[in-house]
Amino acid sequence: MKREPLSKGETPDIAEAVLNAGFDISTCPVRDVMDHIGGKWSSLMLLVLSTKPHRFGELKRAVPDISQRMLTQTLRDLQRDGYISRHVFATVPPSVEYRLTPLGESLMPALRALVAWAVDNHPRIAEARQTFDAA
Amino acid sequence: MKREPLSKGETPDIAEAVLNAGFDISTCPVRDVMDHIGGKWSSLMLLVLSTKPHRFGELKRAVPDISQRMLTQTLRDLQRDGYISRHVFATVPPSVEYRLTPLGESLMPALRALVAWAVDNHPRIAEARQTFDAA
DNA sequence: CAGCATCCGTCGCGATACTG
DNA sequence: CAGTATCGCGACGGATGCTG
Repeated sequence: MKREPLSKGETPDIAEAVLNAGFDISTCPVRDVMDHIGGKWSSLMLLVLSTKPHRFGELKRAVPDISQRMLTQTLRDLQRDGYISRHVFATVPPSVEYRLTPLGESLMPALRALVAWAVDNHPRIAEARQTFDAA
Repeated sequence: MKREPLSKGETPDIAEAVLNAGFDISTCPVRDVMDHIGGKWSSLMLLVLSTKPHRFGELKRAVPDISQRMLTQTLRDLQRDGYISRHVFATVPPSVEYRLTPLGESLMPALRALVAWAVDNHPRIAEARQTFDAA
């Protein structure tokens, strides 16, 4: 999900609301992060890679319902943002290993916290959704 | 971003990787949560509402660059998932107040943790991106 | 094995106009 | 004030086929 830089116009209320939340409205790092780990496969990739380095084929087998296209693209995006690193071994046949960078590692606690919350509360969400749709 | 339920097929590696991360692969609450708070405006709405209840117009003024359509839709989605509640006051002119539910409140710590991480690290991400694009 | 290239459908999101 | 309805674009993402 590509997004434009936030408008830098006057935003009196948000300035207060969001500064309380602890970030600068003009650059909004939250969106910057959310946009990328919010993709369909990104967070899953990070979680898988957080256990140990994986090769391309291993990742494909680990997440069977991802297409090759999306696997490549997701890995590229994560690499571009510095979450993971890519190591090519000039063997025959060639092999490529992906692993979390220190930056990627540093994200994991917050990500795991979100995972934990999701696990704990997704029954409540499902229930809320059902109630809402019934009405 | 609509997503199908995860495949329930055999996923030996992910089963291990992801169970370590602490969630069930067959339902994957992470995606369920990420898909919705990963939207362009959702997290921002939650952050704004976490400071205090807001009326529709206040939210629009708080986030000037959101379209009316997306504001309504985002609020509906968050309400549907039980994050926020909607209170109509039959005054003239009519007014509607939105506020976080206890469920929504319970999400905030994890969300704020992610925000904090984003604030701390988005310079590193920007740098990584620049380095990557240069090559 | 680890990819890149191409075609193509779906949907998130914005702009605009209208209503109780 | 607080919405709903309609239109259109572009990004996301799946399927298939080709390469070093």
